[in-house]
Amino acid sequence: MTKTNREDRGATIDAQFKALSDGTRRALLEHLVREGEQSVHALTAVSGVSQPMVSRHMAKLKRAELVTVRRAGRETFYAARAKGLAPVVQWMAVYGALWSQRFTALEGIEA
Amino acid sequence: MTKTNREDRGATIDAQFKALSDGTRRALLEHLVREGEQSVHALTAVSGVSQPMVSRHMAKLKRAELVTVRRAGRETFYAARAKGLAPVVQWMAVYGALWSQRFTALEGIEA
DNA sequence: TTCTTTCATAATCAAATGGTTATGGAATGG
DNA sequence: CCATTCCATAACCATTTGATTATGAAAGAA
Repeated sequence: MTKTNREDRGATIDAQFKALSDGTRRALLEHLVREGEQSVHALTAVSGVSQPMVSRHMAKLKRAELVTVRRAGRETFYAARAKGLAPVVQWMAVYGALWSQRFTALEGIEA
Repeated sequence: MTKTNREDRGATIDAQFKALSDGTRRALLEHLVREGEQSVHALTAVSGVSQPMVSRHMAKLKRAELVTVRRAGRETFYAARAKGLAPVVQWMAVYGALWSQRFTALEGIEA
């Protein structure tokens, strides 16, 4: 009864880990999680890198389905995507459970 | 008293995400988790890549503190390291929690 | 309309990365 | 002693990647 199909999950797991493997991208994502939806302009001000780089980082996060996009006029707002971490959490649940129990309490596993 | 200072953790989290961002490395790690301690020779037979590549992948996993090494004669045995995933789990716990917290009220909105 | 703001894309570059083959050092076995 | 097995490192190559500046489209302001 879950909405996410297997192929989708398998395909995105690599993209997600790759997306999360860069510090700048994680910082951007963390900012979105903490502060909520943000424009590229706002993200640029915070990120310490150029605006084009922010655009490219966000594009990668979007491909990894970790953020959603909302365009309003000339602005583009990005937000952390609900359940975006599910594939990674899933992987952790399967392969990480042997190493650490703590995170099994995390929600979003839905399997 | 120096269990895990913040810099250490910050450095490790990046190394860990990077280590996990490669499919071959994840496969090797998954194999260790499922089958237990394995020699480089055995890992090479399973990995589909050359022996030197396995050595390099394992070195990276070791730097990320995701595996431990045990040398016995001319063989080198690697094993998934207990609590190795802790930093990543920590990150997931912190941001995953904020994540779901932020979105619990918005279920069903995403397209 | 004209100027300005916001953003994405293209061109470019240096560095990192994943892969290979070649090599050499230690153990093990004849 | 000599050959073999196991592993790590070096040398090398192609691709990816993080970053920059330059450019242009589109929306808003004047």
